[in-house]
Amino acid sequence: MTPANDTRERILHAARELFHSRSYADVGIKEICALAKVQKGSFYHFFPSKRDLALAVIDDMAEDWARGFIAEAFDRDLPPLERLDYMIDAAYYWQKAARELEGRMPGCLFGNLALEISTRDEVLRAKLNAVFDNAAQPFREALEEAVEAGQLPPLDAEATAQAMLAYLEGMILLAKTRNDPEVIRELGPAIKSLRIEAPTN
Amino acid sequence: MTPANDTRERILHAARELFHSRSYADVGIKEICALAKVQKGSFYHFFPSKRDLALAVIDDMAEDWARGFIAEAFDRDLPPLERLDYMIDAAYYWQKAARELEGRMPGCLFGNLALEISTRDEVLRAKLNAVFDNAAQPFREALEEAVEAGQLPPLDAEATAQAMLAYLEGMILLAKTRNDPEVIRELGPAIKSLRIEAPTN
DNA sequence: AGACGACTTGACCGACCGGTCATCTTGTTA
DNA sequence: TAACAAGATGACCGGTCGGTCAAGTCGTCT
Repeated sequence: MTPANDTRERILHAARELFHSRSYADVGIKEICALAKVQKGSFYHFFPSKRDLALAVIDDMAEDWARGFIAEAFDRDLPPLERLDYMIDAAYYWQKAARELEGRMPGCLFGNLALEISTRDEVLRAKLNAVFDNAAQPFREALEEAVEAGQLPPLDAEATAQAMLAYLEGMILLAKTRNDPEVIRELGPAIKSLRIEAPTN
Repeated sequence: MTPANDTRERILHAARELFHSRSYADVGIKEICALAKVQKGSFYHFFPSKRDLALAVIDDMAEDWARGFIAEAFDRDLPPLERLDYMIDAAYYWQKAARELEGRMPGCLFGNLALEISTRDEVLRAKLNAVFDNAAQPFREALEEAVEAGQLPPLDAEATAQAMLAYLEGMILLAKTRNDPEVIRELGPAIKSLRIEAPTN
């Protein structure tokens, strides 16, 4: 029964936006507070430190991601290999829209944060690692289904899923560096050619 | 005839090391000077700003990279597809060595910098983009040779080269996030399965 | 009514940031 | 040897950083 108490969420939302479009180190708490229209003292009422904010932002974004982007693209009613196309498409349109809005391709928040801080903060690194592990799951499911349906030869679904995730992140990295979302469209379809053979038992 | 004037190089070397193992924003000029055993004023005698230092570091590393790592792995006397294996191997051992030395996987300096600052500094972004463009070239040559030798079906060599570079960067990103260079070894071989078909004319 | 806890406010803190500068040393040239 | 410029020195600058805190506001419960 706390009416109109969306302060925490406003902070979270502002921080996510700023971290995504710039970087962790480059965005100060002052700026986050300004965007969230919150006073600094209030900020520290909800988050003990900037690092804890980052943890919360990752959780928040991961949840939104899983419910939105991922759930939509990896719809179980879709043929398994089509899900990959959907996913590439979704990534492309998302980055394109962001680029048109802000002038720059923000890339993947998780990838950005991972490269920026995973050498410096073990807890954040572990959290981002868990996000990637979860992100690989729907790839794996799709691959297993495709193999079962005979659409793909037998393969190491877990490893191939990770390879596909790696490829996705790499494409986004290159696209961001070129500031051109078209890279995703051009390179995207090749994700289906990635294959790691099943270990011989 | 400037004897023992290695100050600039000491700065460059220290900055490269620190930027690589941490990040651009997280490393201060004071720390770079301390590692390089140079006074702050001396630093600004050689570099007008931190940003200009970053530009120089990228150039410096790109050159070393092209002469070392790349030149070795993409030796033209090697069969084209073997070059890819060599490259993966080299990346693996390099990251592994760094991890054993420092306890953390530093990843790829260019990838790290690209995700951290390419939304904030257009010049740095363009420079990193050029580095990636150059890095894709040996991939492309190897692919063209492989196609010509009949080891691969016809394909879009330029696009596939970019896809491979993206995959390499993505693998390193994932490996860094897991702080485990073995990821490169496990996922690496799949780079050869990447394929983008030649545009139908 | 009154007390309590959740939340807000904005001034404040020490530390550190990138960058400046006057001054000094030193090797080279004329 | 005198002059000069490249380079080295470290104190110093304004600004910003993450974070603290005492003082308040306000809705809820007894």
